[in-house]
Amino acid sequence: MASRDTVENDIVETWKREQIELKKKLVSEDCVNWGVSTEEPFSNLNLIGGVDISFPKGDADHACACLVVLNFPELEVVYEDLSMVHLTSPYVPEYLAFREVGFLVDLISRLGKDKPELLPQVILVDGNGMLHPRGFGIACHLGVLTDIPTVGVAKTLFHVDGIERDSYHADQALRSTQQACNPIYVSVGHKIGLETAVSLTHACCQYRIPEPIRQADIRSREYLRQHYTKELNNCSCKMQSSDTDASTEDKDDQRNRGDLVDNTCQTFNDLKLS
DNA sequence: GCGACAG
DNA sequence: ATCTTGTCGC
Repeated sequence: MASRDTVENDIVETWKREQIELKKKLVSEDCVNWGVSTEEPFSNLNLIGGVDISFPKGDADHACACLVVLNFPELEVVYEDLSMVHLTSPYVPEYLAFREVGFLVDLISRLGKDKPELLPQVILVDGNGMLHPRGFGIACHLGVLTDIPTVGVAKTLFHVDGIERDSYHADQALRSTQQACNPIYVSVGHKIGLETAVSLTHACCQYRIPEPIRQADIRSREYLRQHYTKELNNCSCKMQSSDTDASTEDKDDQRNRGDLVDNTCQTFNDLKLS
């Protein structure tokens, strides 16, 4: 009975060693010329990816993983792949990648096999990159495994020792849009510098959540609503107009409209002092 | 001992 | 991650 905790501790110890090992392959600076220093922000950027995983309400073992690729700077979805997956690892803070990253790698491999010409030049990941206790969050993990540049974008701050007092990590709280009061937290994933990661993320923000991640989130949720037919008792004939675009706003963008500006921006200011 | 803790 | 209600605005 008492062995379950012990087993999980052993697994986490294994995971920790693997993070430390994989981190040796991490590259935290720009490796490609994004064409920044010209008049156009990212003149060499054409394809940008986004990944996310959505869960149905009752079931923690199944989820819908989604990869989208958008063109840039139009930010239109040019590729979409959805996949129902079976989760085996639990969610343990600091070890999110061990629960989710495998499915994301699978989606990227499938894209590389089916339409390699659509492989994104950089992928925005829902979760942290180097803003992590060991500097190796899921964005780094995915980047190292796929060798594709990645950026970590978190919606809430992952508390790491030393971040509040001193942002030597040079991670930043970013205000995506003027009307979005809650910041997002951008950190380096792989093969990209922080400055580039931040401006690139900012260039993808039509709402609080950068469009690639936002689209992956919207589409994976929509997929669950349509295909994950759990025995939701009565109302089986509810039709919703599925708006794939501008009418689906970010929750926080809506809620943030008009109130709490001072308080939430306080958080932003606290953390921006890098 | 209790709380905090990306998704 | 997911749930919840109402509210505002186009």
